[in-house]
Amino acid sequence: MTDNPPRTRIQARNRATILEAALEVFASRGFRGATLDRIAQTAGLSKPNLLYYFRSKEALHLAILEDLMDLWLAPLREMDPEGEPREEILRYMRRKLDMSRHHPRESRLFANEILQGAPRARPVIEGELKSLVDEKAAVIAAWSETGRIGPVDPHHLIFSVWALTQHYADFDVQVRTIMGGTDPYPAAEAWLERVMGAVLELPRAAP
Amino acid sequence: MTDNPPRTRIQARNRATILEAALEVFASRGFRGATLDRIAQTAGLSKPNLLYYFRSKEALHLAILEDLMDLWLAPLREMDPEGEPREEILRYMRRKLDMSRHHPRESRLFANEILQGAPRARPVIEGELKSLVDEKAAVIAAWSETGRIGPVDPHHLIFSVWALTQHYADFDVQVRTIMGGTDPYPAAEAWLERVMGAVLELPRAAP
DNA sequence: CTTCGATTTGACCACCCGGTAAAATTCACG
DNA sequence: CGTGAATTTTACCGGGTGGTCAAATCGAAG
Repeated sequence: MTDNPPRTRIQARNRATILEAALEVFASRGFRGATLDRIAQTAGLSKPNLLYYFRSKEALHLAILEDLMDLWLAPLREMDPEGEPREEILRYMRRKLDMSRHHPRESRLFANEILQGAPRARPVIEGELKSLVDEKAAVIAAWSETGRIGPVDPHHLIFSVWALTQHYADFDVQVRTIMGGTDPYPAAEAWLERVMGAVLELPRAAP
Repeated sequence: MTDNPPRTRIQARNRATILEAALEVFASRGFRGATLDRIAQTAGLSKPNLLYYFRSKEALHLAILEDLMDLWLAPLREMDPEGEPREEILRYMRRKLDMSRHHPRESRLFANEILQGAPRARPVIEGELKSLVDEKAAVIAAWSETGRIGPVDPHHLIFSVWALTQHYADFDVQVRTIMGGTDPYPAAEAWLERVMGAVLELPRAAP
């Protein structure tokens, strides 16, 4: 069946293979653009065999989304309220940029989902994601209010980190076309450090 | 036929109605998720009648893309090499944010297209868009090198403007969920001015 | 009011896609 | 090996989708 804990090694292997193939296909074609045939083919299985492991296309997509959440939220989770504020935020940004670099499919899958109005991810966004963001926004607000970083809008600061980093995964084609095919990440990392650094700077003393 | 210049007023009116409906549907469901039936229904026409004005789904999507390009590139086009650098860049950012606010469907249509690897927009990106970006990047580079703004990477600065502003249209659902339903744009505008201002600032003199 | 091209419609089709049923095969274990 | 459960395959649907076609209707110019 499609029970959560895989009972046999065959099930463990095949579920993993399918999830990998589905990530690939969902990320590159979107939910409606992806076909079970193509996912099955990518996974090296027949379509009915795929449906033996996942009840439906919906269920498969949902399973991926669940698997992804931990990976996706890890960088923000790791932001330490006890750490040095500027370093914590820069580190968060770097971790998110690494995510774009090393997990672009996950980023695009998410982007696809949100773009369509989050028909399947809405519960996760309203629950887990929102509460984590609110929690960390409070941390950032405290840092800002005690003058350890410049004055920032915590929520919009987080949005900015998302936007700036995920852009390199989601709009990869555009970025690479404009950059002429060279790997954009080294320059992107230096640039984003520069941007975040400037934003977190304490205000210049009035002359 | 599907000739470019509409011959009759009926043609002009119906083509416009169809393009409007198609923008709505393509933006909210993606290319493959959109159906001709739904577009026709939204436009108040029958499907064969729609296909009387546009040869195919592809052709319709392409027509929208072409129509969109001017609107889409206008803010960057308006960036004036003779203007005051800081003001020009801030103005560009504001115009792009207005685009997200007032034309979110256009933004999402583009995002969808790029996410899927730009199967239909590639020529436009490689041509018109790239050359415009390169041209304006050179302008920004000159401003930076003559010390009229802080040291910036022109291409990545432009990417950042895109990322930061389009995020509010493309990830609207997520943003509004986290912000609790209040209009995010006023705060976003203030925040982005703050961010861009900080980035363009000339470096603090070494003590 | 006629006429002819422009527009609209209804009927239709071939294909694709998600999903099912049941038989066939493979696997683990005694 | 034998056996029952787990896995895989073959054959098949029903609905939806992009697109066609010929007939019907409309509209403007004479």
